[in-house]
Amino acid sequence: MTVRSRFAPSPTGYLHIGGARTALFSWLYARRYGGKFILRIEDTDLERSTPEAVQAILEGMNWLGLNYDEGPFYQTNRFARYQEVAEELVRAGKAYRCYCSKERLEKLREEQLANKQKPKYDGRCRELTEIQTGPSVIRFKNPTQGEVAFEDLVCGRIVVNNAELDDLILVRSDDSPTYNFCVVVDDIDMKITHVIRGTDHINNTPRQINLFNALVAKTPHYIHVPMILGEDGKKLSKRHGSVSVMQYRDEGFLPQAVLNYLVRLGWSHGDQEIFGLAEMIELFDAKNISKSAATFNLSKLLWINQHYLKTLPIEELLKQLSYHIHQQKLDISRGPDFAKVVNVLKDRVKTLSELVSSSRCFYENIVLGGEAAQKNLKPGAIEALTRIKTGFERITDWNEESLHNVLTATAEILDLKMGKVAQPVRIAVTGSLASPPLGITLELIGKERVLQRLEQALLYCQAAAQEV
RNA sequence: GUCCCCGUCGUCUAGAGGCCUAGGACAUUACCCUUUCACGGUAGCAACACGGGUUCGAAUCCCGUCGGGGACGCCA
Repeated sequence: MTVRSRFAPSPTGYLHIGGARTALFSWLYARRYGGKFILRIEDTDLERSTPEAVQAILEGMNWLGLNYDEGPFYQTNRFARYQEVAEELVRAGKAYRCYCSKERLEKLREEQLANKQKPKYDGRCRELTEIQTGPSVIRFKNPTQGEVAFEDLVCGRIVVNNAELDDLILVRSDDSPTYNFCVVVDDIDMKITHVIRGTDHINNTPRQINLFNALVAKTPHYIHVPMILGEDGKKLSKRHGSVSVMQYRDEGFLPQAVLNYLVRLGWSHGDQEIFGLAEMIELFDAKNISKSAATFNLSKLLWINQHYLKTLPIEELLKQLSYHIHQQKLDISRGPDFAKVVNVLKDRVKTLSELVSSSRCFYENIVLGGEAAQKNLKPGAIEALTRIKTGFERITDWNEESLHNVLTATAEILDLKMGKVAQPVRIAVTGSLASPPLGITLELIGKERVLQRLEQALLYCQAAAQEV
């Protein structure tokens, strides 16, 4: 049997982190067993589905690299099929028309809640024989006796009493089909073998199984993956702290890092933390999916992102970086080779966007100011800076080593600690307290710019002297 | 309220009756490295929700309590 798994989001918003994780697990499962991964857009909610959301989901999947073998299928294109199946069920006496008004249903619900009961449809139209007029829905005739049981590959055996279930609506009064119905029809038609979805769907599974039975179809295997909770411990949703995966791109995360973080949320392979895509596919096993919900933790994501920043080949980083260069409107055409800048910066940042903003001083003029300049570019620094500037002017072979030599020689002559000499220079040329080692920084910034900035710093020191 | 599920360091997790004075990772603390910031290295802090069983022996099995989450829509 070839595995056929699917990801079935509803396009009512962007692809968020929980959805992405479900998609990843489903994708991994198909890839692991050489099966097919199918994308299905569950857009039966005409009110809330939007084409923008569809695009956002597609974009998210694409960014993460979760490619699909079939689809995207749109449920709105299959309405005729659902209608046909619904009518078939009515004819077979497995479903029926219900004429109850929304008002009556609402009242019923309130009463049941007031009586501390589980709200359920009372089955008033279930045995209706005569055809009535007026708006109606089609309801499934759920078995009233016995129980439904299934073996979840993560949660184990789950048994629910049919008495807990009610007659769910298959087709609305406007003739549009509902979720629980479409999933089953589609999963049958698309020959889905493994349903991988969030645990929030576990309660729907028994009623869906009853539908499979009514349609005389074999049920798929179920893998319900635990929820991802927000930092507040509540279900992560669009309205609850969860952000679009695309926002992680914008904030400078690598897709590799997001995938790696996500795969470890609810799944493990011993103590291993780092998984490349190929490795995930090779090692993924439903047996190692955990049962309990996980809390999203940004600092670990940052750590993983940093890991990939440090270890990914420079070409790959450059590819990912181009988006941020564009976003931050950085012009790297005049200045050092960007790859060299990335090399010295990548060990000291956590995100791509941070890397780009840190590289600014290699390409653009800097403005001295703030506490860093005030504390370090004082009259006392004038002598060192002047000597260094003179020293730099004389350098014919502008490189890390010769620059470093000037720095150490100056510190020695003035009998100062290296830090005393280096910090003013650092601030003078980068405008910042933190930078890569000075030698390489100076080399990359280039002679012309360095001398110009030292001059600027000297002026700043002198201005400070005036004030005193 | 009813039903379903879950419960190991702050967080993600390892753990399938003795290997556990509970391991790893992130975060955090201290130190080392160091011209800054990082990186790296070393060490530290820190958990089996609670109570009963079962067993020679329980984080692991059973029951209860408590806690958390999810579901209960003409949403998906």
